[in-house]
Amino acid sequence: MTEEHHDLQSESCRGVSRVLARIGDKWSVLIVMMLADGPRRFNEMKRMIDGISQRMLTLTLRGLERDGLVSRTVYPTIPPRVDYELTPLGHSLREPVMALGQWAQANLDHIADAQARFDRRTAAESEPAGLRPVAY
Amino acid sequence: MTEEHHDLQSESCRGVSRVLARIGDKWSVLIVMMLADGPRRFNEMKRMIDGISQRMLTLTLRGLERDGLVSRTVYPTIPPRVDYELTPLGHSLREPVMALGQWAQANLDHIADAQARFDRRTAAESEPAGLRPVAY
DNA sequence: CTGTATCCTTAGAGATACTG
DNA sequence: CAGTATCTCTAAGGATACAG
Repeated sequence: MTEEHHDLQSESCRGVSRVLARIGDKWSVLIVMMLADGPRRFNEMKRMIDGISQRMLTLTLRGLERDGLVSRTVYPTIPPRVDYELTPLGHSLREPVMALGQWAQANLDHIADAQARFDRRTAAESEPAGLRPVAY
Repeated sequence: MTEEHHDLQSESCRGVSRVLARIGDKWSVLIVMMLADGPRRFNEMKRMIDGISQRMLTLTLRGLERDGLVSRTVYPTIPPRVDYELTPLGHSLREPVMALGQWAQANLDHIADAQARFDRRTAAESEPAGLRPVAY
């Protein structure tokens, strides 16, 4: 960069967008966080996450594996056993993600308030004729 | 928390998921970053972002406004002028987001490599019969 | 200039059944 | 147990036209 001009399309902004496209989906962060303190098996994760479908667990894990955030180890036993574990890269991602989590924690109420105020404001706009409630 | 047990469904993890659902979409982070150094007008942003549709710019800005991250100021002139600006809350979000951005910057190559290796590995699996390339 | 409204096409995601 | 294969539904997002 030769100037103060922040080019939104290149460099770091592209990077954030790409990472967000990866971990911004419905399950990735949950999975990364779950693997924080050690390897887990497939069905173990499926039970822990509550609401995730087998399909989405597979797809999400494949995606994370492809990006090098998670490693997959197959034990050729019967019945088969597969362990998923965070790679060093995956672990390193936890820091910025947890920073975001703490921001979320700290501001959840603030955001809820803002939403409530916004909704009241916009509701008021669609009913600008005095303060009376609509009486059918 | 009374124990070492990390409940994935409650507390901070819920928070991260909700924030990610908000800023994890295609445009929000880009917009927050663009507003970093001051207010911008609607069309100004539309030109800067490249590829965003008028519809999505409106929707994304409404979402950010609803959550209290962005403020919207209308100047009732002709032609109309509307300024969007980060609220203090919006500014505070920039820190964890930029942390994520720096992680992305630092690991883009690493990730690209992992993807390439993964793709080669999986391509190899679907063609396990020797090393010869498929010759039509 | 700053939006809405509408239509349309995909990508995300759940449910279910089946396989090694 | 750990997946894959389909089918289906919905929501996200783009294109375009119109309005204040």
